[in-house]
Amino acid sequence: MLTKRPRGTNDFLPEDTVKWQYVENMLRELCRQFGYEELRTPIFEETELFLRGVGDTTDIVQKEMYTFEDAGGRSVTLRPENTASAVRAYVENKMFAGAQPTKLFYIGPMFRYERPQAGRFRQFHQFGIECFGASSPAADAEIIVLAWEFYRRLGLRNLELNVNSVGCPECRPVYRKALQDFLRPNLDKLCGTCQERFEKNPLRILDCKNPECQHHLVGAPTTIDALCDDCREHFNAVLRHLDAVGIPYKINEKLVRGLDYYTNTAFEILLSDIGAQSAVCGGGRYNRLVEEIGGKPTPGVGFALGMERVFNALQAQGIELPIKPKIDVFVAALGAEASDVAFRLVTEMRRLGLAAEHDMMGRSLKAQFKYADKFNAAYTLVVGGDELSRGTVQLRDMKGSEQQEIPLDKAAEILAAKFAL
RNA sequence: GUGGGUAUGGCGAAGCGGUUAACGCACCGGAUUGUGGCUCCGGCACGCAUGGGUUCGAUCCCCAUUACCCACCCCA
Repeated sequence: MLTKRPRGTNDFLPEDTVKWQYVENMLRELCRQFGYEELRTPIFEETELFLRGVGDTTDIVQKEMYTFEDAGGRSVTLRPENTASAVRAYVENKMFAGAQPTKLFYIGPMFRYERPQAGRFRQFHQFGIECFGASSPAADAEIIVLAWEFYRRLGLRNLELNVNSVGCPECRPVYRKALQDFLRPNLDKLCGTCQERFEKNPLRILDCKNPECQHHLVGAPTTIDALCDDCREHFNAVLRHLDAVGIPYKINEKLVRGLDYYTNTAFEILLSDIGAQSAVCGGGRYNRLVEEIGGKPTPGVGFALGMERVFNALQAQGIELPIKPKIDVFVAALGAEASDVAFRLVTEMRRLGLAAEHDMMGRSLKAQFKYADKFNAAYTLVVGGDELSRGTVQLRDMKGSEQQEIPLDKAAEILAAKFAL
């Protein structure tokens, strides 16, 4: 099928891309205000980067990666997320040598081989930020504030922020063992995947959706109870910062992120009214990742949010984005000579910054007006034989229907003035 | 990887065994000579995802295939 796009991918048409551009511009301005600068990494990386960075026990690595061998025999993989690449770029480009922290954002396509459904695609788009070098809880809080502020500016409602702490290399092994000890007597009653997780990644059992597994978790020790003093203080400080700026949260001690690199803070922002894929944003702290990938021990925090899910949510909540009209001024022409004038006029107005359009389909004057009206042109100029002989054009205000005759050679600047250009 | 649902013009959607496949939207054109939004008129599927089968006859029944959607798993 030549005329069929690959499964799980989307064509974004002009009616969509105007919205994407609006949201992207909002994100860029938000990042400027928060001090995050754009990083662009390759769409594909050496496969090994994701094996190490994302974690080889994760579903992403085990079954969702687009991996192939290139003509040089290297195994490369389409990026399933951007954090591993950001860390790689941070180390490779020695960004640690500058003033810290290094605050970066990215936006672009990611690839995961999954069965598509509402809010989930094989090529999807993420916006995310990473902050390297700062171990302060203020960094954890800052990224959460940025995410929250983004959704607030869009006007989205019913957002729920869940936070948790999964501890550090000191206290996590202790907790891990405590959880295993708690579950061991009922190990054979857990679901198959949880039995596998028991040794490799027991924390993942906490957020298993299986009711039977959840039943056997009742009374289980929580990650928060097991935190060491430093981690507890860090977690409390993050919460204090959130309190200080009025961001509501829910402590969810079963929140464990699906990527292996997280330490301490983990958080998720959920939005219930967009179907089953309700996580619109997820992130946390990853103090061991830079080291894992071969850099010097460097703390980091970050999050990613799904762009498609943002638009899902906007639609579900009936939020209209303020998109500029497609046409400011339409120039209607009668006859060949007038068409030539219209072309010059349109060009002149475009050079002054207006969105100007004229007919290239040989439409009747009436049809030209219909066209201008359809795209909400604020004004229409009419160029006809009579006007040409007088060196004028008709200026029609499409809202009030008032019309006046103005000099042709002043038309462009008169229109530009109306738009305060 | 597993389960469920749906496939009719650019979009939405009737028809559910029988002469010319409703209707709405969109698009294009027109309603006296050069002017939009409202109204009216006209145009726009030789075909009902594809391939088989049942039948005198199928868009309507059966089977298969494919695609899309939704859900599980997991995640953004």
